[in-house]
Amino acid sequence: MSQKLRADANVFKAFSDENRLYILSLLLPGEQCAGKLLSGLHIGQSTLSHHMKILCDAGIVSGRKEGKWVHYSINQTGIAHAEKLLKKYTVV
Amino acid sequence: MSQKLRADANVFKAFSDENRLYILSLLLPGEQCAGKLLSGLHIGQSTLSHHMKILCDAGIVSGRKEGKWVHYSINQTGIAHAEKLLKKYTVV
DNA sequence: AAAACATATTGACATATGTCGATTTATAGG
DNA sequence: CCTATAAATCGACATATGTCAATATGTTTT
Repeated sequence: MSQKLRADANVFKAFSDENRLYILSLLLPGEQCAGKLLSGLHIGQSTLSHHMKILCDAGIVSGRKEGKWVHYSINQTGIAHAEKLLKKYTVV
Repeated sequence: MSQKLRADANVFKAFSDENRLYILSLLLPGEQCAGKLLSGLHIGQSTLSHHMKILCDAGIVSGRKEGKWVHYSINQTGIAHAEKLLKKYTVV
């Protein structure tokens, strides 16, 4: 029960950082590899990797490895889940 | 622009704590005063006050003062805004 | 005016989070 | 193989966050 609350909170936590929101906006037009994302941000490579892990763990983003590159994209299933959660705590 | 990102992130931040999610679930059936909320939680009075401030500042919850009591309720306008934000960062 | 009660504010503290630089791991090409 | 490149992991650090106890503020009742 409190375990469930924690999991739900983690989904919202993934959305609660400026850089992660900006990363999502970069992914809106479609799949992007990490390097491309990095060039659009003012953070180090390791920091980006950290943010991508948080987004992936929350199910919001998916990573597709292709050779040396990882292509990230918004995971619509995860988004649907997030929308469901928002309603769960705000709509009777 | 980065100012906007920060404001948006703050809305999600308000949802990203277990106790605040639980508070929202307590408010789902309708308006509740602080004391009533407190009795349903395992946190101190000052901590509750702190959480209510975060929820109110984010526009998610409204407080209506009546004598000594403050009656809190979910602010549907704020919720609509949160839903809009979620879409803003996840839907083309 | 005083006492009682509900809530907010303050100050202190431990833990969580975001950040970086350095290193490691994994893959591709010469 | 060796080197170069992309991304992940690690260790360290500063700041943010959640928590509490104590105190302050505001309101009602006596």
